[in-house]
Amino acid sequence: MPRSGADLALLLLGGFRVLADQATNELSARGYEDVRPVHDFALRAILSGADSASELGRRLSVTKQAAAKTIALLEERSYVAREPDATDGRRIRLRVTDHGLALLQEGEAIFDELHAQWQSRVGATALAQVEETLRELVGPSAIKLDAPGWSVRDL
Amino acid sequence: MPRSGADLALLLLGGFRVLADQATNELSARGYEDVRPVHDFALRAILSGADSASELGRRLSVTKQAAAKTIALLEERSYVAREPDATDGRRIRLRVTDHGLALLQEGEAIFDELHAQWQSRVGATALAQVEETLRELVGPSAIKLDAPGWSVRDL
DNA sequence: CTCAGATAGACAACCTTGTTGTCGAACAAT
DNA sequence: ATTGTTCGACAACAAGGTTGTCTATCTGAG
Repeated sequence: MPRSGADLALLLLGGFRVLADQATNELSARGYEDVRPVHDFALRAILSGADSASELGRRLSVTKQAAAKTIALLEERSYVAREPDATDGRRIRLRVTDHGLALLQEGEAIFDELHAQWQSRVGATALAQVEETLRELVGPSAIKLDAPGWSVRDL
Repeated sequence: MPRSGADLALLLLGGFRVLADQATNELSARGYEDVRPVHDFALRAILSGADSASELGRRLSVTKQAAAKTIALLEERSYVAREPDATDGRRIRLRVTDHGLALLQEGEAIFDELHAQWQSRVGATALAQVEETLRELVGPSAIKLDAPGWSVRDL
């Protein structure tokens, strides 16, 4: 088996996909059939203050148009509501509905369960080391990933 | 910051994206402006025996149509050549060109450099533990590289 | 040898998640 | 009041995936 540097990238992607796929399946099994982790993350961003399309776009490092599409989908499925802003005629404020809050709770529970499963497979210590190392490696960079045309040589 | 189970998924995705983005930038800087890691991985699969569209699709866990699109792109950029099979009139065999081989070499070198950078940041031992743990968790069934279209820069 | 079934690849239509570019309406500030 | 910025909307498009359908070709059972 080739131990090339690319293996690490594949392992990271594979790990994410395993978690995301299982979470999606679990959400589907619990009645949230047309939702994926990306929607969960968008809801969390809205809940934590990104209550307009433009702001959500900035928060997720995508264009406001892309954010608006996600919002349209979330609204169509009743996870968020859009209400005109009384003090700013341009803005349409976003509010996470009860349905959306329930989804967030469910998603968090599922990720916690998956986390616990992984702990039981490789041990809490090993998994904590993985998290700690990754946090050190990607934590600072992930925050800096704000620009869409991101070009950095992070040495 | 909540240490929820979802953090692990974000760390894995973030790690992949950091590596993939840097690799893409480096490839671009070295003259391969029109490729991304997914093309590198596809080339590698072709080189290791997936020398037809259908087989490549199976190898990458995507439909043969999706594989054909990737192949069309790789052919357009002269990384692979398509040649009719003498013994099977249906098949069109894939061959990685010299240009493709050069890209593969460059890609491998870049990933190795990134790997070395990470080693120097957190230590070879810690990074090896990350790889070992992930390999155990993700297993051999991990070579599915579809669209990393997830934009999940949460906080 | 023949013919039913499997396989390879092509084509078309569509989905998803992004991107630019443009626009009118509403705000802000000089 | 005019100029500039921001918000949200609309349109066009790209990349990468999906189904579904089609022809040509191979293969194996009778």
